[in-house]
Amino acid sequence: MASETVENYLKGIYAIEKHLDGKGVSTNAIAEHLQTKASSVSDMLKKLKQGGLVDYKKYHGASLTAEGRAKAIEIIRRHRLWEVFLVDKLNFKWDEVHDMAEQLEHVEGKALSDRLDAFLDFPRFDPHGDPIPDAEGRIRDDREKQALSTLATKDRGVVVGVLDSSAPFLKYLDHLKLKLGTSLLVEEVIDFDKSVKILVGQQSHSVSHQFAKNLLIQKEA
Amino acid sequence: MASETVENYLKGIYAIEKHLDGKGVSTNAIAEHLQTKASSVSDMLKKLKQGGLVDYKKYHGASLTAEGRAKAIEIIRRHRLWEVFLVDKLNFKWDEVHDMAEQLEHVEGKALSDRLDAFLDFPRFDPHGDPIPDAEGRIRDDREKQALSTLATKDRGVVVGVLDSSAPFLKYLDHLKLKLGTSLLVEEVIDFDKSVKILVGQQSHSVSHQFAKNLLIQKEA
DNA sequence: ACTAATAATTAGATTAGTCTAAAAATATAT
DNA sequence: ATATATTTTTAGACTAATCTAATTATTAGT
Repeated sequence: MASETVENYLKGIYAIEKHLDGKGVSTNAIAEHLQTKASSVSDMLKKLKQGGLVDYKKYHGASLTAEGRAKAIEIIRRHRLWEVFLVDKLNFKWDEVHDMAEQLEHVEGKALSDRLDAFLDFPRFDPHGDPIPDAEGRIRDDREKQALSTLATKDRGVVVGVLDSSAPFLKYLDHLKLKLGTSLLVEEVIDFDKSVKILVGQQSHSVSHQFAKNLLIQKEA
Repeated sequence: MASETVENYLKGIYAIEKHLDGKGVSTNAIAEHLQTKASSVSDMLKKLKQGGLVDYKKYHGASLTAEGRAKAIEIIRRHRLWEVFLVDKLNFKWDEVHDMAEQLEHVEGKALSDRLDAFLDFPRFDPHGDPIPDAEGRIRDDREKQALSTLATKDRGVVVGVLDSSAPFLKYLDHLKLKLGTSLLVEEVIDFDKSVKILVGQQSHSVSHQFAKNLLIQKEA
């Protein structure tokens, strides 16, 4: 009960659970997230329940058990550590690492993730600003982050993460000279379409609401 | 046509081909090497032939095509590079890395192995002394290596590799203070059972013929 | 509360890889 | 050269994961 497929289901369910508080995750939500069919999900949920990794009542969604959640977090830990490795050590760009990390996260090995963690000097965040669970599965993220779309005119802040880590979005950020740690100022929020005018360095850009919703900012005083 | 299973078959066939010159590799030999059944091998050979990775005539064994061989060498390259990474960077011991490398070798990624190669400073040999194919698949190994079992009394040499990289053998080498680069002197070859008395540093050990056959030495003048 | 719409599950088929047991081809021995 | 032994292949079944199509539950609307 720890195939690559099972690991991907656990990771998916974990991701969906985070956005929903408490409630069970629906079959359709899982199917959509994993780009598969609801019938496949139904089958798998039965197996995951059988394996003690989710609580599941037919027609009423699923939620991770403590064991299932621990496994999910371990996968996420591995994924993010490998991303740091690929970017920091192998010099890949932040839009190139997802698929490789997606494979590397499934490599099992006594102590592999812990040694990698130490080798990388216990990074707290991955290249997209997501927090890296520690060896005990604790996720400590004390940053007060919010989407750019929630800021107001004259607000100032620092880029600390992204909600969309697809290559196109990341490449667009590169193009705007935005990366983790970059400071920006909200010059204006356009009422009509909620687009935002931001100042990055000397350059001023207008970005869509869609864009602004996916960029995480830590506001400065 | 590049699943993990297919990759393992190619690697296995490549390994067997090296010991046989020219001739096709038998179904049974592959089955034994991969710890599977001959019937499974028959099925797979059909698919590999279909995919253009092996030449295969029913009942007459198989051999890699140029494409199949190139794929096999790429897998071996990845395996050995990851082993160097695990030992040199993550401080695993040489007897701990095989299973992890066995998984890591299947991770695909544009440029992954080449970047890893560069990061590791283009190592020529892995932790067990096996040569690492370069980015073009060339295997350059100009060392004049031979099994300890082929040396004679008074011969002197340096450990440059192992034919058996199982954990028990490697641990035994550790115990004898033998690692890559260690010098040794053949004090005596016992006629009766072909066991060998070797001097390592100040210590003298008697090792079996079985042992001696698996330790590769570069003879010194 | 009852019907319509939506969501979830089951039934049955498919694919990759494996296995056992039986059949067919090749190799060996006298 | 023929019988025997060995090797290899095929036939048929199994598992994990998937899919489509059909069925059954739940939810929402009036």
